[in-house]
Amino acid sequence: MNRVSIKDVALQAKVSIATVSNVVNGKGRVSAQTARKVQDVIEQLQYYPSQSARNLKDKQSYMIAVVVPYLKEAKLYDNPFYWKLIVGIEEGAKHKRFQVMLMDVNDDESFAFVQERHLDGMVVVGTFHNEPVLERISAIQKPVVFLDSYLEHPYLHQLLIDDEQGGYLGAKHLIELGHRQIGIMCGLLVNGGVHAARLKGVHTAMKEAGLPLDSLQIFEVHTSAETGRFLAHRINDQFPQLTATFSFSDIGAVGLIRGFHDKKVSVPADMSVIGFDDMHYVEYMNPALTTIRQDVHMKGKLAVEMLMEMIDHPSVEARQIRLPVELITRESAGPCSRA
Amino acid sequence: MNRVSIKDVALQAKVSIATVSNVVNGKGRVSAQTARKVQDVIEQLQYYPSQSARNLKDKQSYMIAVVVPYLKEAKLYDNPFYWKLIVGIEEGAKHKRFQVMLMDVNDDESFAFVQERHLDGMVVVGTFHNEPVLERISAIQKPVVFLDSYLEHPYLHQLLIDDEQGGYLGAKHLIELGHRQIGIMCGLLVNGGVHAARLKGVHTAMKEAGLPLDSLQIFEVHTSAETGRFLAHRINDQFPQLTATFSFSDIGAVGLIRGFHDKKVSVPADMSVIGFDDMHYVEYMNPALTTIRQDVHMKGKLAVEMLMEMIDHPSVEARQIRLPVELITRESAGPCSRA
DNA sequence: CTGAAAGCGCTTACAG
DNA sequence: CTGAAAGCGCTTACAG
Repeated sequence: MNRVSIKDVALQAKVSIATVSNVVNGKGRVSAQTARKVQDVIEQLQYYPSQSARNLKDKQSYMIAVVVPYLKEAKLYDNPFYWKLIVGIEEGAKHKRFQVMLMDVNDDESFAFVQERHLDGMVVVGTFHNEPVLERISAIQKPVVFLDSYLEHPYLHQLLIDDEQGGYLGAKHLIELGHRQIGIMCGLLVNGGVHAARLKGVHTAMKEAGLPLDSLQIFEVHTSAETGRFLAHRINDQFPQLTATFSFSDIGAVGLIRGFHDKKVSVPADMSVIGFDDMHYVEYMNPALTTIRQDVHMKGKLAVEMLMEMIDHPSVEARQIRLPVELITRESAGPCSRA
Repeated sequence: MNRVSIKDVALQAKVSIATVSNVVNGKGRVSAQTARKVQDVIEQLQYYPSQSARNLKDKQSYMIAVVVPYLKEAKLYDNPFYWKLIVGIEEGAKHKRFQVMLMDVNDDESFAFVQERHLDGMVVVGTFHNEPVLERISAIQKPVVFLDSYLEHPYLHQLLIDDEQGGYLGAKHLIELGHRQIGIMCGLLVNGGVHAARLKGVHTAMKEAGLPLDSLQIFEVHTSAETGRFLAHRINDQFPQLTATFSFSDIGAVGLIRGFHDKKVSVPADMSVIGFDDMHYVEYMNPALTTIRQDVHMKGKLAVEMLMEMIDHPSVEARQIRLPVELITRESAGPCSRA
C-alpha cells in the first residue's frame, strides 16, 4: 500500500534521502530552493513519512494510551462519564500532536503493549485495587497518570477530585434542610477508595452538626440505575424513617428517583435525593437533580497536561492534584417534612 | 527505555536472532529444546518485541482507527451513544487482537495518520457531508467501514440502522394513539442524511393513515436537551394544535419533556413525546420515555467484524448493512386527549 | 533445525 | 548547504 518512500522522493527530487528527511522535519540547513523542490515532489507523490520507521529510531510513538479497566462491566458501559473524559483527553493530546489509543485491561492482563508500541505514556482510569497490577504498571517505567485511583504511593502522579469534600457538601446540604435520617447509596467501600472518601466527608458533616453516625443508613450496592430503583423500593418498605438519600453517583440517583416514584413517594416532598457527578442530562430530569458537580472534561484535559509534563521532563516531581467539586442545588432535595 | 532487543535475547540464549524471531512468532522449525531456552531468556530479560520494527517490515500495525468528526461539538460531547459504540468496537477489535486509536477530525483535516501509522483500517462514524472528504478517505486505499453515513456509493462498506423504519414506527404509534397534529424535532435535514430518512418514514406512516403531510410541524433544530427544552416552550406558546412531538433523539426528548413540564403541560396526558435511540437512562425517567431502540453496542461490534473481513479479504464485496430498530413503548406517549 | 544477511523507511552524526 | 553510511529492531527467504 504505502508505496512511496523517502527514497522515491529523493530520487525524483534528485537529492539524498537525508535532505528529504531534513525538509520534512525542518531540521538542518537546506537551501530554500531545494526545500521547495522537495516539497513539490512530496506533494506530487503524496508522500507520507512512516511513523513506524520513525518510532524505530526515536523510541517514541507520539501516542499515549487511555487504560480503562473492565469495559465489560455494565457500570462503565453505560456511563457517559467515560466518554466525556476521553474526549477531554483526546482534545488535550491532539493539541500536543499526540494520538490516543484506547485499551481496556483486566487485572490479570499484560501491559506489554505499552512497551511493544513504544507508547510515550498512559492515563489509567479507575482503581486497580490489587497491588500486583500496580507494580506491573510501575515496572514498565513509563510516564503514567492515575485518575481517580486512591493509591498511597507518593511517587505516583495522580489526578483526583475532592471526593471527601463532595460527600461533605451533599450531607451538609441535607442536614441544613432538616434531614436527620439519611440513606447513603454507594458502591463497594474498599480501603481508601473513592466512595470511602465520600463517606468520610458525610461523616464529617454529621459530626459537625452533632448528629450520631448511626442515624446514617449505608447501602453498599452496585452503581447503576437498576440498583437505585430497586433500592428505593426497599427503602420505602423497610426504612420508613429515612427522609433523604444521597447517592454517590448520578446514575444511582436517577434510579432512586424513579423507584420512589414507582412507590408514590414524592421527591422532594417526601424524600430528598442527591446525586454525584452532574452528568449533563440530570438537569433536565423531573425533578431536576441536586448533585455534586465535577468537571470531567477538565479532568481529561488536565490528565494529559500532567502526562505531557512527565514526558517532557521525566524527572518532574510526582503530584497528587485534587480538583474541586461543587454543590449544584436544583429540585430533588428539599426541606425535611418531618423536621 | 525499551532496552532489551532481540539481539540481547539471542546473545544470552546463544542462538541467532532469526531463531528468537521464530520462537516468538511460532514460525519455522525450532527444536523444543532451543525454543524452551529462548522462552526462558525472554522471560528472564523481560523482552517485548518492538511493534514498530515489525510494522516496518509488515506494513501492518494491527491497529484500527475510530474516526469521529468534530469532537468539540457539544452534540457529540454529551452523547453517551458514542461511548457505547466505542466500547463495542474496542471489544470486537480486542477479540481479533487489534488495538484501537481514537481520532476526531475536521472536514478540512488530513487523514495522513492512517498512512503514517500503517493503520489496517478505520471505522468512520457519522457523515462527512462534503464530497472532498469522502474522496480523501477513499484515496487512502484502506479498508473503511462507514457508520450512519448515508453515502450513495455502492462500493463503500456501510453500516446503518433502519432509520426510515424507525421514523415510521414512531409516527405510526402516535397515529394509532389518535394524534393528528404532530411536531417533529430533528436536526438539519441534509440531502439523504439520517434525519431525512427518519422523516421519510414519518411521511410514509402519515400517508398510510390518509393524513395530510402539512399537519406535520417540522422543527429543524440543534440536537440537544437545551434545545428540546426551549422548543417545548415554543410549542406550548405558538403551536397549541400539536398533541404529540416526535424527537429524532432521546437527548432532545429529555429536553422536551422537561420543557413541557416547565409549562405545566402534562406528558403524556396533554402531550405525547417519543424519542429515538433508547439510551439506557431514559427508562428511568419520569415519565419513562417511549422511544425507538437501536442496538448501539452491537453496531460497534458488527462494524469491526465488517472491517476485519475487509482486512482479511481485501476484495470482499461492499455491503450496506442495515440494522433493525424497534419501538419501545413506555409512558411518555399516550392516547390523544383531543381525538 | 539453525544462522548469516538483506532490507523495511527512517534519522543522525559525520564529512565535505 | 548536501550526501554517504550506519543503525534502529525486526522478518524472511536462502543456505547449510
